[in-house]
Amino acid sequence: MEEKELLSQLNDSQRAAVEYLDGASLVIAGAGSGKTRVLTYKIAYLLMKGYEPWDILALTFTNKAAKEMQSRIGSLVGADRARYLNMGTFHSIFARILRREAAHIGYNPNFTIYDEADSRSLIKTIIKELQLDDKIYKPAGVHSKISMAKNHLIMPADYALDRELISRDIDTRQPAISQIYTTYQQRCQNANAMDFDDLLVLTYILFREHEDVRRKYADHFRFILVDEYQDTNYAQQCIILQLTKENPHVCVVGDDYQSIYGFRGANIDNILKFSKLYANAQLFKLEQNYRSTQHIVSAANSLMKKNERQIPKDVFSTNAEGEKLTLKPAYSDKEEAMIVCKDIKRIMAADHAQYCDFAILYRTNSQSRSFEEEMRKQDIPYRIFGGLSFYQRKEIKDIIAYFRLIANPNDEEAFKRIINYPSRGIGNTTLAKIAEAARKYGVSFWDVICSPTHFGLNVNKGTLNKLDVFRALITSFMEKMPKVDAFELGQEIIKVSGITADIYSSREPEALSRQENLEEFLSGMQDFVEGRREEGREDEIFLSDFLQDVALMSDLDSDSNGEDEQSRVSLMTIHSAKGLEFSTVFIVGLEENIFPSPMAASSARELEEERRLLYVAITRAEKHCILTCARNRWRYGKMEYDTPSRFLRDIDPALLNVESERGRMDSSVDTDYTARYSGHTSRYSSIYNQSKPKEVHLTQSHSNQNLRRVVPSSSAASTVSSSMVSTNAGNLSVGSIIEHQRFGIGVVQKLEGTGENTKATVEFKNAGTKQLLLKFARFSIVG
DNA sequence: TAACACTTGTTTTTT
DNA sequence: ACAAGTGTTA
Repeated sequence: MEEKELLSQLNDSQRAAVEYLDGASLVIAGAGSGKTRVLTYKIAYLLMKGYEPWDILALTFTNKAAKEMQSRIGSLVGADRARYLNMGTFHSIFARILRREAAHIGYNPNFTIYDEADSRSLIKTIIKELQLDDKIYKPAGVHSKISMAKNHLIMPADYALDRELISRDIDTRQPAISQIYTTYQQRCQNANAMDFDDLLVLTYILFREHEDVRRKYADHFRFILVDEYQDTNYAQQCIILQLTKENPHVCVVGDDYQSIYGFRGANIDNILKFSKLYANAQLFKLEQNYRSTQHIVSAANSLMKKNERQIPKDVFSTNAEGEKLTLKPAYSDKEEAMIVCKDIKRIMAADHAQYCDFAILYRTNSQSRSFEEEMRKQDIPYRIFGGLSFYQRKEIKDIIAYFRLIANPNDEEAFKRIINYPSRGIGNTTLAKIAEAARKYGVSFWDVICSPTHFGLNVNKGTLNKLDVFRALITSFMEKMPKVDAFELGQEIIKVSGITADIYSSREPEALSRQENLEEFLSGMQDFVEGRREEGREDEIFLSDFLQDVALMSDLDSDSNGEDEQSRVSLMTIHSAKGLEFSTVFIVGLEENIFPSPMAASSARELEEERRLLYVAITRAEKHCILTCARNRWRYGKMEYDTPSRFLRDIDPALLNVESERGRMDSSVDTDYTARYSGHTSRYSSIYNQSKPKEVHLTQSHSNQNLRRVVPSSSAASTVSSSMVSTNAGNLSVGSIIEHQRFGIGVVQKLEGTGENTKATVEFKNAGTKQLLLKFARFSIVG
């Protein structure tokens, strides 16, 4: 594409933002104003202006956003150029840099990335070791304090000296936080492990302590772009500044209205004060919304008038006026789901829409249940995003722990996880002794079991022997690692360690789906192996790289674009809906104590963030935006009663229809729903007091069980792959034409082995010749 | 050490 | 309601 043509596809303000390359710039992009378009076009424009793809660093909030943007740029400038862009999340890009520069900061390149669960588990152990009251010190709470400190680049030593923090900890009766933090950090380093926040903090320290390294990267990244800047934290801001201080070749894009990650340390001030940080920063505002109808945009604007802290802007739409927002109050969570399902069917018929045009957005993941249940009942296909991700399932975490220990034997959390899984008779007593010896000598658990006598491990002969068997097992895996590929090793691990035996002998109903999940995991691993082989990057830290991808991957990122994924209703939290758009959006559970969350209702600042969250939700909608609330809701095992959300009153009443519970549309003049709802004498309460809680409860739990068994939620892919295998593997012969999920069309050249272990050599049209294990390969037979 | 019953808190969002 | 954690027994 020509430069001229490229620019002609943008409106005036978009074009101005794209063309400005002289210094720092801040693009305030209202919802639906073509923010991604500006970013992608700007990168394409840079490439036309003589920048090379590897000169450009583009940081996004999710892996998915990075992937999408990369493919969009690919279609503008060609995929072969786009693939060399440095594009990814802060966390993944910096993890890569840290691996390369690990030696400078006292780590090995094969460091582990601790996830939230690992961090909490470690903190829990520390709390116990320090003999602190675990009623007062909750691992999650402690970790969030540590995390906040890290996001502000406050190191343990700084923390101990920070009077404000210390006095705050004393107020919450947790004076030992500082000590826990110090220990935690030490233990992470001893284990050669970093938590999510360390990926930022240590990058910052790396650049601060090693000017030559900083210089190298500052020169290397000739242009830096940051997406979703409103969700960056202080540490991220500082790193960007480190890379751009001599040469402010940086463009940040964001929308303060959509800053919704304050709880995670994101600082809305970053965007509000960008111009103070970069003296001559240019400000561009994108205010035309191309996504939504006028009514939706106006309603969203009216809501935001209630917030104080913001960059004033005037988002407008020239689309059709559209219909007003509609509030549909329900008696119960169950009826709320019924109302939504009914509306989906109604709008589908009226608009000739597909299921994928609909999204149901909620504040908390737990709200998905009633909808799942109702949609199953009504045969409406749906897909749930978020929640327990594939990689957080027990069986997956177990196999990953094996790999982690192989890649980094000092990884204590992995060690603890698998030392007795599958059961090998090494219990807590023994583990405690190992821990004690490890502390005493300042070595890792692994070191202790490698030379137990040397570290004075006081256990009986039998236990000693069991430990040595485990050591030998892991050692044998480590020795195999460089020789066989990771996928083969994975197969060996599950077989030799006894995981297979454990799972296959289990008679629990979930055992089958666990088997499938393991297969799915190994198959994903094979894809990764093959992908790497193509790129000729099969180096020693290969395994660490794979584990890193897995650790930084959220469920949202695993793109399931299978045919049947195409037409499903999406269910997700508002947070995960950021950046997406749907023709029809249902925002459900608009009640006090849910939305705003009771955790946030105490401070004005947090309340404003909740309001922005509703703004984000509303602006996901293109044509229809339907709000619901329920009078009664089944929560914490009992029925709860809540009034409609205060935010409903923040929306201009002229833009909000309120439907009566009877299903008749009241005129929009009726804004008295709040009062009506809080009254206890109304005719509705009598209906509700005919106590059906028990019934409700029974149906709920019953169908939930069915649901679990039939659909291993969100991993539809695993069901697909296993069914394909069983039907296809037998029919395959030399000469068959297959379509592989990853490699495309290919012809079978050779078949080796029998039954489940058949290996096929396939020559692919576009991907060359590959060997596939039929058991795991994802393909279908075409001819 | 492992299996079981009983108690407890949990529900805000996620890289 | 549920999962995770605790304590009791074999």
